Amino acid sequence: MDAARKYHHGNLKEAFLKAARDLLERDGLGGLSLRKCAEKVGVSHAAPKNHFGNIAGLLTAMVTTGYAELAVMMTADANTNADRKRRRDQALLGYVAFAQANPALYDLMFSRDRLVQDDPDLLQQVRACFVILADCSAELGWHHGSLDDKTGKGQVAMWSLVHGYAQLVTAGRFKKDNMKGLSILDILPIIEQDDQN
Amino acid sequence: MDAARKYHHGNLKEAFLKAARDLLERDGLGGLSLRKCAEKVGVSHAAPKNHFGNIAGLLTAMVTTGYAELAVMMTADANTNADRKRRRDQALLGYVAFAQANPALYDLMFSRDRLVQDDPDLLQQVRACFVILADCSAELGWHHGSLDDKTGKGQVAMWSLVHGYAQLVTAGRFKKDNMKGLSILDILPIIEQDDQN
DNA sequence: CCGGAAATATTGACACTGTCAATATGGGTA
DNA sequence: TACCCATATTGACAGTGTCAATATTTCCGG
Repeated sequence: MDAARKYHHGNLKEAFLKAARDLLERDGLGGLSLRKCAEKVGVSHAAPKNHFGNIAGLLTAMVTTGYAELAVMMTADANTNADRKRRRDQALLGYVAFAQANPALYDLMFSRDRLVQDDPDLLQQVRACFVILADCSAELGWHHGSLDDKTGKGQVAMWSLVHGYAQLVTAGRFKKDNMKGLSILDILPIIEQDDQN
Repeated sequence: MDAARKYHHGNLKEAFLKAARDLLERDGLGGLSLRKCAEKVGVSHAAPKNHFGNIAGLLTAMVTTGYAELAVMMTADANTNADRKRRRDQALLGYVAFAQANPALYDLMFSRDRLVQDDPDLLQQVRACFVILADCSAELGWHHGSLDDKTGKGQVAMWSLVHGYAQLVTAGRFKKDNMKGLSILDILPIIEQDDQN
């Protein structure tokens, strides 16, 4: 069966995802409900059940598309044969840009309660994003010679830094004057090796 | 009026906070409701209104106590005249330990939807925690001589790193074998200056 | 072409939620 | 004692997710 072909309404699944996305960014997670989505799309209140099962299924599907878009944002300018440093910077800037453009969705993407955590599609998209980040951190060295990237420290540090920065920025936690002008690239040099690049 | 003195029930406010805290960590944010709290405490379903106004008020009050506990966890072993490096390590370990001991509450503490963001008590406790973290990051230098801590880079980097690490750890995002054994102190050296300590 | 089967959507119902107005109850105090 | 006000209860309402039963449309084999 072709998912893009029309049954009664058309591809209601994508229509629901779009409506949910709009409601999420407009009214926040509290303003998002299955019934509002159904009304927005123009179908009955129980229509989502066939496509998503329950609201966790809808949120999970929406978050999955979010990770896909995040991966695109991180690799948008990577088609050119730019040097590795530029590609890494672009990935981090893209990561933060995505979070700032979709703050409510980004929050939901790291929620523990509302999602189906073991959804295969979700796990696949999450892994794809983390592979991109892992490649970035693999290019980084350590100024302490005793540290070895094979331990995973580089990946853990990179994910922690960029995720924490994105979450705190979108939450408005950096409001002091000396912090407002900073970007992820300003604090990135602290995990660069002295003699690299 | 003494808040600790009994009116009809006793200090119902603290009883509600305790009940809400229990429900939150037991059943997650989705399993927490005003009516369940009221039933758990043994009062009517509308009793919380007098003390918290609405559910956002209850969650905000609970989160505020969370930040107070976080500050305690970060400074628990600081009464001794330990050296600065040890106090800093203890603060970071305490921070992560708090997040791991109260994962659902920690998530809620960084939620944008459900809280009264401009609550004075909340802001005060948040600032107290961030002051402690700022002191930690102020002790850190930069291996790039051109960087200056007065820019706020150190504070931004420290908060981003420890918050991102805490959130990702409690979310179970570090599952690969080479990552499971790492702690915040393992990845901390990357923001230490070469010639420090 | 057509008739059953399966996918898709609707209707109605239910328990649960937060919130509010109206009312009741009790303690502090003059 | 008598009043006032903080505190708590009751009852109601709109909104929510979810489910069973039913209806409608599409698909596919004969």
